[in-house]
Amino acid sequence: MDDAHKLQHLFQTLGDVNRLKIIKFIGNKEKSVSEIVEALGLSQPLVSHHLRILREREILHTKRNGPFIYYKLKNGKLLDALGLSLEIASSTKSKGRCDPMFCCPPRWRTRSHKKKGG
Amino acid sequence: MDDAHKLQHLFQTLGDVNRLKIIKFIGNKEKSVSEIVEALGLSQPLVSHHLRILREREILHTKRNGPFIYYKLKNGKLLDALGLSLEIASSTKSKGRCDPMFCCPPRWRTRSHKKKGG
DNA sequence: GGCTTATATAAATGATCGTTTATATCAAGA
DNA sequence: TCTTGATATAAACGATCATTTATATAAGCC
Repeated sequence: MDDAHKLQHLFQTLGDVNRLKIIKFIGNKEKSVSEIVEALGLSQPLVSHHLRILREREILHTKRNGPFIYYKLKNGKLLDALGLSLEIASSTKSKGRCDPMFCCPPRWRTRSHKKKGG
Repeated sequence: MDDAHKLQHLFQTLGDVNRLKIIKFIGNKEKSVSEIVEALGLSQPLVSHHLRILREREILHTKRNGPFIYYKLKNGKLLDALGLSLEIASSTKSKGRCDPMFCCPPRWRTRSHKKKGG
């Protein structure tokens, strides 16, 4: 697996709000599933689903304690990476779908580019 | 837009091999569309499609020079973030879809958990 | 104005992914 | 072994997305 594919895999994993919220909530601590469910206001199966993805992709690892399962970040550097990425994400002004520069009314409408009847 | 959504947007943008290859190829330089097409071996419409996304999401910006359009990174920090992210992505051993710990033959098959006829 | 090269857009398609609903496993206690 | 609380899995659905194919715009040259 080359670098680009490794990065793709990581970024696809991180490209979901709920997974990001989970990671942020866990931080450098350990959190049980029910804590996450309550804190984030998501359904328990949904949280379990995302935790499974984060676990399979080795972002988190687990520790069982009685009936509870505690999730923890596997690599503390991830929080640094998120911080740096947030700087970049915040440096963009328009969060919309289209840069104004490319959403202008088409100039060619004012010229004779019509196929027929022009 | 909160931080988590900003990050989601950025990571979704970066969560594609071809876009990552484009970014890596551009690096700190300026590259025209045809240069990218040739270097990456992708179709021209595909490259244009990804460039549009990277442009609309303010990862790249453009400069026209005659018939050529040159693309350039908008924020140099992005390369640093990619470097740090690659460290994290490379620190995971198995790049497969499933952690062995959770792919084991189910224990409950050896016990009497069957609904009927057990 | 036509012709050529460079780049962008649109429609169509197949695949992937997040969420919900329903159900199953797991540990603990009586 | 039954019950209860905690967590995991599965099926189904809708939505999003990457890619291809086909076509349109833009600039430069004659």
